[in-house]
Amino acid sequence: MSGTLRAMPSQQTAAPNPWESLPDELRARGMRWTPQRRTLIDVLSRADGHLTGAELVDRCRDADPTTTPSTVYRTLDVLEDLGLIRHAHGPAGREEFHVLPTTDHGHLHCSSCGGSWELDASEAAGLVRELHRGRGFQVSLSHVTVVGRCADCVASGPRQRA
Amino acid sequence: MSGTLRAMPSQQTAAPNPWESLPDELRARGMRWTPQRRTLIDVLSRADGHLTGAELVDRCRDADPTTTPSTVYRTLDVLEDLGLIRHAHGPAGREEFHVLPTTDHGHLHCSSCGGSWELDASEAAGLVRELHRGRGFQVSLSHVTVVGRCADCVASGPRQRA
DNA sequence: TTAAATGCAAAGGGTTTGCACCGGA
DNA sequence: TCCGGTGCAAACCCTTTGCATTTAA
Repeated sequence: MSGTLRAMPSQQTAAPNPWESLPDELRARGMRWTPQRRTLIDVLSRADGHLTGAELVDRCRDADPTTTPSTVYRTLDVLEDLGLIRHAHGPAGREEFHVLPTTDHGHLHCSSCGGSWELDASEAAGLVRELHRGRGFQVSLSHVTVVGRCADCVASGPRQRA
Repeated sequence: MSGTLRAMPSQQTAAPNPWESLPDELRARGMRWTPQRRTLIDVLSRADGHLTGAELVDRCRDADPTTTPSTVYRTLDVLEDLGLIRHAHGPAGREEFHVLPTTDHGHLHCSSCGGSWELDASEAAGLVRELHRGRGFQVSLSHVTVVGRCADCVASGPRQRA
C-alpha cells in the first residue's frame, strides 16, 4: 500500500503527548515497555486518523522489519484497554483503529487521493442536531467517516472514477 | 441550492422493481438467468441497506443450502457491472454492497442493536453544505455511514456497549 | 528471578481463482 | 451445440491463538 496519508499537520499540542506517559502507565500496571511497543507507539503518534491493523503492521515493518503481526495486534489490545485507541467495527465488519479519541471528532476521507482529515464537532453539529431531532438518533461522532473528494481533487478535475 | 440531483436516463418509472427486468437484461448481454442468480436477487430485493458478501452468502444459504460462495461473489460482480449494486470500500478496506444506488443516500448504523437506516440527502444537506463551504469538500453521500445509537437503544438505557 | 512479551507457526474467517463439468439459450 | 455458470478445492489476506523462548523490571 502506498500512501503516506498526510493530513493537516496537527500542531495542536492541546494534549501533551499522552504517549509520553505510556511507559510509566504500563509499568504502573505491571506491564512492560518494550522496543516493539515503542515502534508501534511511534507509528500511532504519527498517525492522525483511522488505520486498520494491517496498515499498522505495515508501517511498523517499515520502521522495524522484524515486526510480527501478533505482537502488533496484542499491543493494540493493551492500548485499547488503556483507552489510548479505540477500535470501531463499522457495519462492514472490518476493524479500524482510531487514535486518541480525546476530542470528539469524526473523519473526512478523500476517495481520490486517500487523504484524511478531522471532522470536528462544530462542522458536524448540524447533522448531529438534525438526526437527533428528527429520529432521536444519537451520533457517535468519533465513529463517523464522511467520504467524498477533497478540494484539491475536485479542482484537479471532475473525474469520477471509472 | 442548485441540486446536483440528476435523474437517471431511463427506466426510472419503468421498474419500481428493477430486479424484474434483470433476466432479460442479462440475456440481452449474452448472459444467463440461473436458479443461483435468482436466489441471490431474491435476497437482495429483500435487503434494504448495505450488506457484506458474507452476509449475502449466509442469506442465500438460508434460501438454498447448496449455495456456494464463489457463485455469489461472481454474481455480485456481474450485478455491479449492470449498475444494480455498488460496492463501497470504506477507508477500512472491507467491502460492503449497497443495493440499488438510485437515490443518493448514506446510512445510519446503530452500534447497539446493529440496526441500519437510510440517511437521505435532505437530512445530510446541512453537513454537505457546511463541508463544501468550509473546505471545498464534496461529500459522496452514498459512501457515508453515520454511527451512533438509535432512538430505541438510547431509550432503553445509557449503556455503552452491547 | 519471574512473569509479561515476543516470535513462530498454525488455525480461522472472508474472498478470490483455476479448472472440469453442467446446463441455459 | 456452445459458451457462460457452477461447484469444488485450494490459495490468499487479515487476524487470532498456542507454546517455547526471551527479556524487562
